Amino acid sequence: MPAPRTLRQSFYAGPTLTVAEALLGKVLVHRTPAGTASGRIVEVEAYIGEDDPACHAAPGPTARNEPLYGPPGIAYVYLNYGMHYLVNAVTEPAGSPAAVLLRALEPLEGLDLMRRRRALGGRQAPSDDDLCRGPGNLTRALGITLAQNRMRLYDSELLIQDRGEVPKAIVWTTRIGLTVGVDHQWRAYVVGSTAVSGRRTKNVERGT
DNA sequence: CGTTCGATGCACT
DNA sequence: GTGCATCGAACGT
Repeated sequence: MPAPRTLRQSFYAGPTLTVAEALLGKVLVHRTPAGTASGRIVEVEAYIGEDDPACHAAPGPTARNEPLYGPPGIAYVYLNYGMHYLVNAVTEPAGSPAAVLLRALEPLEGLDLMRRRRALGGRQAPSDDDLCRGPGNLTRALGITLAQNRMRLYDSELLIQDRGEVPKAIVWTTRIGLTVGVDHQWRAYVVGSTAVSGRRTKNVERGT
């Protein structure tokens, strides 16, 4: 296996769908005083521009969505449903608001740290496959909160690395959990990964 | 196995 | 006041 190489800022500057697909197989790493936790990205969704009604940029620039309008390679973290943090990688040049939502990881390092974080609040720690399954769960497992909002994914405690692994097969489907913008097939995942969110039996694997 | 529904905080109208 | 880029417990089949 090649040495881990942190993705450079230029990686994120391209078209969002291209970056989204390229992120599958890469490794999200969060280094904290409590330890390092990481996982292989196996599911993503693209949110592209003010014309995408599901994108946070749809209402135009606001205080919350400002990172989307900034330079690529920045983490955009926000609180969803009052209790879950969701993490995105900002894409495309500054002024073009778009990002890739990270929806699921296959845990690689810091499994015990992930279990402890997921078990907070008197819950029982889930199985390894479920530790980072779902966008709210992976941020919980990696300890990602608003404190990581706006961090540089190419130069900070929160990184994405290329470890030389390329998914054998990926699939594009409609995005999950939306009431608008349902027409776009902007969700991509690695075929066969047990960490992909959604009902396992409903992850129908059609050809690309 | 499946579906429904409450929790919970804040950005935005 | 309304509506979320969610999760998991509770309940029905």
